[in-house]
Amino acid sequence: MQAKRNFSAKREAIYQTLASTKTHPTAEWVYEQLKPKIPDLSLGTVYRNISVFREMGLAKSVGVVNGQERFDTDMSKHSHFVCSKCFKIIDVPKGKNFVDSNIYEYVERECKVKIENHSIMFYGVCRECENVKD
Amino acid sequence: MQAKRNFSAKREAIYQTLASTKTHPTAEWVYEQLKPKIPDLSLGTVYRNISVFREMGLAKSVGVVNGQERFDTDMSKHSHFVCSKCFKIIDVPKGKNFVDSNIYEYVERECKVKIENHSIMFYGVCRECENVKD
DNA sequence: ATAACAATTAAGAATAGTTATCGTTTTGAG
DNA sequence: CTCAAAACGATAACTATTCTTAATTGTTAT
Repeated sequence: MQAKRNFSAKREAIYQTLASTKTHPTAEWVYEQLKPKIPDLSLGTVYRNISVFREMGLAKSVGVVNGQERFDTDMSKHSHFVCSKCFKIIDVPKGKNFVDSNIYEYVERECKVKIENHSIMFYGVCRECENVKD
Repeated sequence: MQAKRNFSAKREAIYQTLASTKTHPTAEWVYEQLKPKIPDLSLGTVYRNISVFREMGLAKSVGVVNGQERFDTDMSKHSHFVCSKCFKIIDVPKGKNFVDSNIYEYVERECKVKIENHSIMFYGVCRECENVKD
């Protein structure tokens, strides 16, 4: 009778690594972090387990940036900023209503659709990249 | 000294095809549309020219949906709805302010970044898919 | 313990989308 | 028309991701 999950060692390690950062990493980054500690880990296992986490509602995709999918274990509704130069993704703190409450209604009526959720992405340049000459 | 653009026949055809639809097509879709009319067209040419259009500011990427990049020649600021079942992308009519005017300021301060633009994506199910049993 | 069965895994092959290369052809300015 | 630059087709290369298979590990019942 355990309400808690009981992951295999590797699955647990993959989840912990994914959850340990706010950088919204790629599958490959997770793989590279763990490979030294778990030499017999394969990239396919990382991909497969991230899919498992997604199905379980423990992780989600933040989108494809520069050709690679980025993941997040923070399942709360929040927006992201993407730096166009270094492709860093930064969480936008909650605490402000970004879209008016009647927007869903408006879009559903105009587009004749049923909206389940939405995402806002801000694009620009982060502070570090701003201070770098090209 | 010509202010007007003077595309090659193929480039023009690719642009026209891309611009002829509001479905936000993939490169492959454009290729399939033109292939019967232009049998010696290659998919690489479509990709190459879409890149050219992007550099010229004549087209942009709407994002990667179901693993394929989707393009749009409507360069005006507008949002999109993506159907999670059929991956149709629908333009959201402008005419409503989706984000409060002071949002940029807030995000720039909180995230310490410089925002250049943003995009809002709505996800859900379109009317056609809603009426289909799984 | 052990047998039976299920879940997880590694490895790498396979796939799919996209980009790069490289001779060849087309284009258009002079 | 001439000729260099631009664009092209074909295909190889590349990258991210998924799939397959067989082996390993974990679990449960006996």
